[in-house]
Amino acid sequence: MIPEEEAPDRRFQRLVDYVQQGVAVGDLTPGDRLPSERELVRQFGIGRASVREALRVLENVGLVKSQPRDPRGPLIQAPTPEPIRRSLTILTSAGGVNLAHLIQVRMIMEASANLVAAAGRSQEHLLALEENLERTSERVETGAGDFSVIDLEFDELVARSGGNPLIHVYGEVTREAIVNLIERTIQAAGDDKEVMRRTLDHHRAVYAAIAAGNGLLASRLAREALYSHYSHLVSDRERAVLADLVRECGGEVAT
Amino acid sequence: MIPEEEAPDRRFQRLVDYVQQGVAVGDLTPGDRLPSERELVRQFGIGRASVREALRVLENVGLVKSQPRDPRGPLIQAPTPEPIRRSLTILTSAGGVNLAHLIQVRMIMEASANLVAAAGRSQEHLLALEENLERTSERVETGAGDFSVIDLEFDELVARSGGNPLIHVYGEVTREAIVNLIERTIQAAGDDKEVMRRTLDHHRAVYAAIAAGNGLLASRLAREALYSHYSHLVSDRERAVLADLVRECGGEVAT
DNA sequence: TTGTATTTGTTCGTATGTATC
DNA sequence: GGATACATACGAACAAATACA
Repeated sequence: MIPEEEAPDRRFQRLVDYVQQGVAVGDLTPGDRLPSERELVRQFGIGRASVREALRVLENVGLVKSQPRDPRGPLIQAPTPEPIRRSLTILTSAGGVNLAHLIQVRMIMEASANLVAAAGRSQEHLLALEENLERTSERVETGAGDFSVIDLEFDELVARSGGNPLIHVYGEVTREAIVNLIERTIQAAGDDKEVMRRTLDHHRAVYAAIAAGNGLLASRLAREALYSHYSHLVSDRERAVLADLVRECGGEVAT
Repeated sequence: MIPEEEAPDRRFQRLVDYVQQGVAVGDLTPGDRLPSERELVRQFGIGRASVREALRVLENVGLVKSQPRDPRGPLIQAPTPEPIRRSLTILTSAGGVNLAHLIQVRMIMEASANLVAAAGRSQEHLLALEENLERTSERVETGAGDFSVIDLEFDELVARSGGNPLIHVYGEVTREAIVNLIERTIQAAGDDKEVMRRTLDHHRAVYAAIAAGNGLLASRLAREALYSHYSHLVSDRERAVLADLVRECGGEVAT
């Protein structure tokens, strides 16, 4: 009768919980190894099949990695953004998230990344950005193929400079989801020379703002650029929200 | 010798890929059912253990749900942000994220949530917010215990109003992580009557801004409030970044 | 409503290929 | 080269619980 819920506590769940808890508390740290499968069978009093199901789940979440035939047992892994990326891809490809949502989030995250980068910039990070600009400008001249890779790399370097891993991950995942989505609908947005030149100019302006410690400017630049890049791809109603995001930081909305 | 990599293509992967692909293409839609385990054994030419491992993985990413003993087979589920939430939680709890990082992100996400909520508000959402304000004000009077629950609920309702599931999820995870972290260090920040009253005032102001469609104001309010709430918990250097976030949207930094 | 058949959850025995000593 | 230990994988079997006639 009751629209019933909940998992009827399956055996393998105990092992999953044990490992998750252990990692969260710090009892298990990356590099540690779990006992072998047979040993786990003994310790947890469950069958091999259950142990294996638990290991598959843990592997899927990215917490452990069991090498094919390693007598030393499954390896505890350092957490990576990888599972998030996967889930987000599924979510976008199956309808829960559309392009407008992604652009919204990207404008938000990119702007914030620029802002904190300007606040936390170091000589080392600035050099990496300069080096990227160098390569970008080369590609614009020579017109080589993989421009978008360097393009995205710039954003990632900026996000890394801020030192906030969450901003980094959110931004990275969102960027990736967008290019996945766009490249599927609009085939290759980008070998246009004019577009490349504009992108380079934008990157240079952002770099200057960050180097000068002007986070507010860097943040505004990001939103303006993303707006003029993507706003034509969404509906009027959605575009209005994006415009608000630009104005939120005092930016001008190009018509 | 070689530090070898890669998965040696395990059997169950084929089934996992099949379902993922099917859902992505639209071949399988939520509400559909997969064949029974034994049927899958036949169709894919793999053992039942392998089929079950595949089902556990698919269950883990939220694509299917196999009810305990349902002869009709595993159910294809509508994608939810739940797996992202899980992964994010793991990442924040074990991945070098500190309080300052979390506060940064929360200021960013909360402000954005307010902004898009103001843009996409509906009568229904406004009513839910009003109802929450009602309850909040009751609690302030009577001084009942679980004030923080209703407090957080307000933020969540706002995030939901915007209609962007990503902002919703990111915000929720961040909020959750913060209260976990704070309640562990500072025991219960909140039965202070004065704090509760200020919170209520803040919520009312945000509600008014959203109802009026003034997203820029709502966003600024969020950052200012979070700054005055949390800034004393972080170092001077980190506080400077938070202050920049407030100024980014034209806010005043309370000294 | 009761019964029956089917399916899942689980374990066990066994075979195979591959590292390491 | 051989022995050992391990992970991968299959098939058979049981109990419990559900769906459906």
